Amino acid sequence: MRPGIDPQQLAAVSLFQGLDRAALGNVLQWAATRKVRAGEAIFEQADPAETIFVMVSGHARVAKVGSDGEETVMGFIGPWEMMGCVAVCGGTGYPGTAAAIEDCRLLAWSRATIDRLMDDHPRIAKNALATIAGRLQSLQTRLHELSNERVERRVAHALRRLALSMGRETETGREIAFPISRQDLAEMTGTTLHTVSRILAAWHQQGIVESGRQRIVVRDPDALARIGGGGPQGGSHPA
Amino acid sequence: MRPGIDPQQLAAVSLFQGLDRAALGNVLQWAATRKVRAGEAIFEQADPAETIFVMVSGHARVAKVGSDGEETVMGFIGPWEMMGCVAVCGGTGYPGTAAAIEDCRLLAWSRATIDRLMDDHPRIAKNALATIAGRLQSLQTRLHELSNERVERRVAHALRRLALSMGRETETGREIAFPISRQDLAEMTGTTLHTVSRILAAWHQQGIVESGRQRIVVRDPDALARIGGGGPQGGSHPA
DNA sequence: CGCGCGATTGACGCCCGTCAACTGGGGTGG
DNA sequence: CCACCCCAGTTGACGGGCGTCAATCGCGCG
Repeated sequence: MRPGIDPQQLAAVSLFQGLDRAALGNVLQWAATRKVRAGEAIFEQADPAETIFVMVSGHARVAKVGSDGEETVMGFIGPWEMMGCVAVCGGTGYPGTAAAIEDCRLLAWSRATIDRLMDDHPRIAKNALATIAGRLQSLQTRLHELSNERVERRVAHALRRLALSMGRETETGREIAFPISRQDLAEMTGTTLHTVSRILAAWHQQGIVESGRQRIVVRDPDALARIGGGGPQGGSHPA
Repeated sequence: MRPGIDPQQLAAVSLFQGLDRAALGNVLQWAATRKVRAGEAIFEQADPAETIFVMVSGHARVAKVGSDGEETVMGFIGPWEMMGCVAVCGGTGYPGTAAAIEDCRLLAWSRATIDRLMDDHPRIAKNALATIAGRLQSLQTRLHELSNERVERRVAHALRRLALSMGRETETGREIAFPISRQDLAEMTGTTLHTVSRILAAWHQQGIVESGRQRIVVRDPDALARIGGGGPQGGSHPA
């Protein structure tokens, strides 16, 4: 058994949902552990995908870089979330680069090990299918938003989802549980850090958010849900 | 056996790749056939996903509609391509509405049947995983493009991919093999039909495309690949 | 031949990307 | 312990890309 990790904790990982204690113990036995310091890469875009990771503690940022160096943030990974599963299952390279935001502890399984675990525990294969399907649907939603909504609304939705899924409750509101910059938020929503900065400043005046260096606290998530939905998008002509 | 369909043809479907003749026959025996007239819906967004479809002949358009009625085209489906696989595997509702562009013939399997077929032929489950993973990666690419590229380049890429994957060779170039409007192209790329129309007009002058009512012929796919990559995106200040 | 839907084209101006300059706070080295 | 520095953030000015409105055209079908 791995030091400091209880097999039961693995039940929180979507890939291992519904497995019994013995199976979880088996899964954990085949895991390697890995530590990564803040700022270092966990895997690089286009590397052949040989390893699936589960975050134990810390947070990572997964981003795709284009030919010009522009980055698109595909998502953030928190404790008991998975990385690399799509690439390993699909037999391709990693779709982006994962970098540790804070010091991270990870569990890692090789592709061969995962294949064997899937054979021994068919439930894992079904979980993989459901997990990937869910991720695909949320990507479709993101695509739709990016196509049809204004910047402010996109940022509002992205921030709200972050606060709900990766927020920690504080006395003033839900705080994003890891250091996140304006640039990160911009790369999630297809805009620039300048625009994000202006938007956050406006929200601050309205008392919706509190924010500082790499820190955002959402005071009123419901207000975020309503933003940008007020009027029709077009307001060009006077009469 | 279904009239007019050879089991071997199913080998062209990604879900059934690598199955032997007997297995393909088995798969085909469990299929229902369905015909849909041009313009009719094959499934509706948010309906519980109970059926997987394979297109035999014709083309369909899968689109997600938002609360305001704006649509985003998720993709087009041609012969021997699959629809509904993600929703059925993920146990959710269909992510969009599929409508027949032309008269279509389809094969259909219920969720229960697919589950059983997956148990009998594990290869199908692996194929499903690989197919969904591939689709997810192409969605990630689309998201990246939508975030970082200008309209003209996005349209160029979308049109090029359509011409390559669903084009038919003619004497003047590759023609998109089904009726497609400016609006469709706009909803694929997050822009408006007006902008698409202007872009196609410009390309026509350069001899890159030929186009008419619901018809587009790409004369020079390579030119499309180069479009918009020329200069830096920012050209605002004089000195 | 008439009707309707898809396409075209011009005018206008807003959203937001781009450039530029400045501020401030926290970590590091002396 | 202080000073420096660098990185993240802020804010103003500017203008271009493209969304929006409006009007007209024309192919194809009934």
